[in-house]
Amino acid sequence: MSLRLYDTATREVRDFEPLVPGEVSIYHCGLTVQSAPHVGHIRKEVVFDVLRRWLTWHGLRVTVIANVTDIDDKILNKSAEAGVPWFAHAYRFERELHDAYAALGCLPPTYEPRATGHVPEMLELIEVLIERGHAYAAEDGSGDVYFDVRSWPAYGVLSRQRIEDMEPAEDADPRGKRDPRDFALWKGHKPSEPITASWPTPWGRGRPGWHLECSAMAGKYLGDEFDIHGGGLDLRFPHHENELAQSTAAGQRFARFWMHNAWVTAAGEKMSKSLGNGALVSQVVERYPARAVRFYLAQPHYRSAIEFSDTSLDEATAALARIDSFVDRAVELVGRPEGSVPTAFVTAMDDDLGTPGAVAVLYQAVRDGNTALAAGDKETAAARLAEVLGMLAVLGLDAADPIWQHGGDDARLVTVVDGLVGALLEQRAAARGRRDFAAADALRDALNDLGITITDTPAGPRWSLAAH
RNA sequence: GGUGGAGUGGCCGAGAGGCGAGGCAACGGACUGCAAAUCCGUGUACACGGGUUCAAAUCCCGUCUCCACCUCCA
Repeated sequence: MSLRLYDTATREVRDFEPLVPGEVSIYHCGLTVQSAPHVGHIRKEVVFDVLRRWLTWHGLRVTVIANVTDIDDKILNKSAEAGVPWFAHAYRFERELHDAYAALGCLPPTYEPRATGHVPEMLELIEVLIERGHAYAAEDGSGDVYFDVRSWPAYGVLSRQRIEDMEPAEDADPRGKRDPRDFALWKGHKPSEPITASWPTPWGRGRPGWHLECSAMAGKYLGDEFDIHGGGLDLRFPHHENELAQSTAAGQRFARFWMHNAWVTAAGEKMSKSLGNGALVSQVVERYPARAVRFYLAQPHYRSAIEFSDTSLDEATAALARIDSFVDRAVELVGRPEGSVPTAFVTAMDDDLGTPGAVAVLYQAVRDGNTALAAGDKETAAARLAEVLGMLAVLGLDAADPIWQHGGDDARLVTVVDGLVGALLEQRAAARGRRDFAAADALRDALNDLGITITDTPAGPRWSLAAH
């Protein structure tokens, strides 16, 4: 296989060969469903969706597991503030997350396990870690269970930090810990928390620790070893370091590649819930076409930070509109061919998902296709169209894909508007026929003011909606 | 303090020793009644100071600035 991927663990781009020939297993950390997803969150979904589509293009059977963390401190706090049960709060934002996936054309994961549904698996893992001497129940009776960092010399390999250099958590309660850097596998129930947010264990009632749940779910659905573990770069430490420690200390091999996407910035700073600078997906999609938002997220390299701004979205919208315009005109002329993918695109994508280079190939095909259309060269136009459609499909941007068809009203509206605009265009044609250009231009201007762009072609006038 | 990343033309954004990725914008041209769309053309870009080399945005040394992780974070 020609694909090469960057592995955060080894810090190099290396050949990717799946563990099981013909199949790929991917785990990526989903969201803690504590609030509505913003553009930064959804970038991860788009990045791994493109990866998945590319692997599928390679003929591999892809299994994607993405967890939902539906219990944690913030969910408990926020739901208490809002006066709703914690599980209702979590479920509400889980649905919002799914809406955001769908809005941006991300295929649903193969399976999306919830933390609360995997308590037995977590307890099993804890038992193994205790048996092996890598975990211990807090001696202060809190019900917490900690991972013993000092017992695992490999701790720190993923983020290349030495334990001595790590800052211990300042506000962490050190009472029950042997070392301040030890992290919670399981959190004992506190009287202030709802009893529904706790499960019985040999160490008393409690709830899952964030790090442990991913180890337990990855192990359950993908086995002791799997191909790719993904997530945002900010999860590298401590979350992924801890996952790696837990699973390997329990005797598993765990992930073969670690892939981390960079963040989305706003005014140069990382978009994050805590900074409050996150642009909600639901709001962005109201201001820009959803496909343009996806295009904006998919075009830059996944390991580069990208700036979120109206300018960026405007550009993506304009660029995609040009691509769409070619597709529309070409399809009208030659029909819809089967998609194909040029070798230059394959080369770019195989090099650690080089989407910027791949998109450059896409633009080239559009330009060549436009030239062919202008020259009336149907054969070349059809060939370039096939390539453009093939590349758009890989990027999840094919406008004809059912993922972009939301509801049935739009199609009927288009028919109605097409009829109305068509009637006006007939009047304009009549005016032009008698060389009454003032009247003709007045009609065109009126349509322009409504956001309808008129384009005269050899086959007659066409109309399209301005991007926004 | 520790560990990483980044500074590229008006803007966005690739590349990582030698032929100026690509997009958006702008300007000129072709086409058009005029436009729009499309195509063609137009830019002495690589934070700063040294160094290595026939050749440096790319390698080395130093400096400055910004960002991130080490606490919940995609």
